[in-house]
Amino acid sequence: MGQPATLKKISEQLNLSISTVSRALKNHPDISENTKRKVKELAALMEYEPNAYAVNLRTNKSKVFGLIVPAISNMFYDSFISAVEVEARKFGYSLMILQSGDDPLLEAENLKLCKLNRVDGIFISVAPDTLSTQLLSKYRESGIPVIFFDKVPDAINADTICMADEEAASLAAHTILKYKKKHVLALFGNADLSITKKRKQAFLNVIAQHGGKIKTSVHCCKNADEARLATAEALASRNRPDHVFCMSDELLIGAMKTILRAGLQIPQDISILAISNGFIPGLFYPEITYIETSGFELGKLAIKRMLENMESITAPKAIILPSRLVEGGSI
Amino acid sequence: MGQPATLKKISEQLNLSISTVSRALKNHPDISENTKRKVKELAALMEYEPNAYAVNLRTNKSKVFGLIVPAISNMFYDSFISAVEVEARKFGYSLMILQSGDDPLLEAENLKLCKLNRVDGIFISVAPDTLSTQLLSKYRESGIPVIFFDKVPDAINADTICMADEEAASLAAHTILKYKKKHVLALFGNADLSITKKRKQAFLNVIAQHGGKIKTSVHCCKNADEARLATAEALASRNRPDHVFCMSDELLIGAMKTILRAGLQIPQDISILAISNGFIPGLFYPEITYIETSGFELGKLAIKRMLENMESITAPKAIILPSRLVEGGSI
DNA sequence: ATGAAAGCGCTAACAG
DNA sequence: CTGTTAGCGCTTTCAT
Repeated sequence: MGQPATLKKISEQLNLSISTVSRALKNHPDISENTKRKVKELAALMEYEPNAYAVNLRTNKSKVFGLIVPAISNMFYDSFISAVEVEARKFGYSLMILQSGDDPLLEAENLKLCKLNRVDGIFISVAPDTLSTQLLSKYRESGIPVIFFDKVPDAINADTICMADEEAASLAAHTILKYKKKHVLALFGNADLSITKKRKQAFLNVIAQHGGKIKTSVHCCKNADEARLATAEALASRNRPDHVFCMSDELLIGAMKTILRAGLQIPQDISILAISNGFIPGLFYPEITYIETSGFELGKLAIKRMLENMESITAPKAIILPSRLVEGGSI
Repeated sequence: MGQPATLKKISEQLNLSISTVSRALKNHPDISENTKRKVKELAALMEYEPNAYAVNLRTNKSKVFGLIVPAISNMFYDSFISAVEVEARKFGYSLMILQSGDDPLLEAENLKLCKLNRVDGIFISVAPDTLSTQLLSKYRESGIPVIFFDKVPDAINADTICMADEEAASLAAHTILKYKKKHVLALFGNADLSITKKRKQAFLNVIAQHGGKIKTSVHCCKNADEARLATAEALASRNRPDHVFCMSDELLIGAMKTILRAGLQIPQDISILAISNGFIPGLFYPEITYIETSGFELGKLAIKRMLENMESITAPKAIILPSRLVEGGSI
């Protein structure tokens, strides 16, 4: 391969100036068709590729987006990332992906990395105790669009893209009521997260409005194992629930462990409803009925909004992705 | 934030030359402690960050690795990526992640992107009909280390990091023999991939050596759905298998769909063994017994090897991650 | 239609 | 200990 081709080398070979070569390669109207052809041929032959760093240094555009998530290996984020990557590519952008591990310090460090690499925009799902909201508004002010997704700081005036948390949870509650369940075991996630609060409140509101005909046992579980135990406890009690609701895949996994172990028939012995992107629900038989929250769709919306911002920064917008019921056979 | 600080601005404020400022910031021994202090203070105040593009243009080092996988949202790759990201960060490297979607053309395009962005090294799991092996050896020759992982082109003299494919498959076969199964439905992946060839051959070798007491039906399935159908067909035949072996999670998912639908008891009616990282097997009850292949561990090995290459390029090495049997209750 | 020249921000000889 | 200079590869204004 020798040394990579540069404009200079091409220009020397052709006895042209660097600028002419540059223009020819860009189809500048000033350049004659003849020279364009010659230049392009030689460029192809020499496998010329513009040096992104020189371009960026000159233009102050990197054609790279930063994307910060708590963790890549997570059923939700990986589909989000996947979607963003595919769409970004169509417009010539690449992705620099960083993990914060839910650590505010790491998150701040990631943000610095983004700045260092002069990313053209940032997608971020913030850590629980984020320190970075100030930093992020600075970026925004200095012309780097920031799109918050999924986990969004409270009360922020910025572009945000979220699932319809309340809507999903009330849809879940309504669905459960429709099927005339008597006793629901409702499993929610980490009680400190705003997503948990929102979903729980919306869910319980609907149940409460319906009057007292349905009994509800609520648990907040930090992980799959706690969900497994909570379910086991509920099944062992004299007043066994006839339905389990799980606000996330993780909880569903835990609950299913117990239910399968107990040898219960779904939905005859116990029915199930989850909020999920559909992957885990599809693994079981019958497939679990779920309220869809698609990282993929969210990703598409996020990149769309980002590209709008690339054109011109407009007033911040809070976008909410509606959710829908996907019927499996678990209820 | 105004305009970002530069060496020039700092030097003007302090009436020093740009180079002195540059050196001071780097703790160059030539510079007096006094100036160092002054420079550093002002730099901090002005929130100076070196412009990565200028640095890269100068030094021809980007501190970025390219990572190309068929798909990010894949149980195996996401844990691999996660591991690489965490380790790379410790050494000041970031990751540019690209998806090939198993499309050789996209893969080649991704490689170009890597080149364009002057990545310092490339991790790649190649697409089935990769066109890129030549391109990749060129990169290697021109000083960009390439680490192949998981899916590796046949007969290549390069750094490769793989699961112990043969070992895992023969371990699987031995396990199945140990349990005295009579008729095995063996599901393998895309027949064009070397990983499939290796696993299939090793598996069948062990079976063959054992003599003819066990019947084996072999299928190559391109995806979960084909595995589902192949399993359904096998279950419907007069000569129903008493065991299913799946060389990957995807096939396991397909096979399990059919088995659960048929209402078969595991392991009484039919037993199961898979090669997996353990996530999917853990979702079922009884948990599926599997031969472990950890993306996380593989990732750690890959980045370790890459960093060795950053020091100095040495002779290519084929690294193999040993596998082990994890007992569930499915056999 | 083409060229010359300046400069993006930084590093690294070389020269004092 | 500090400054001067050249140049990485490219874009872009201003000439011609």
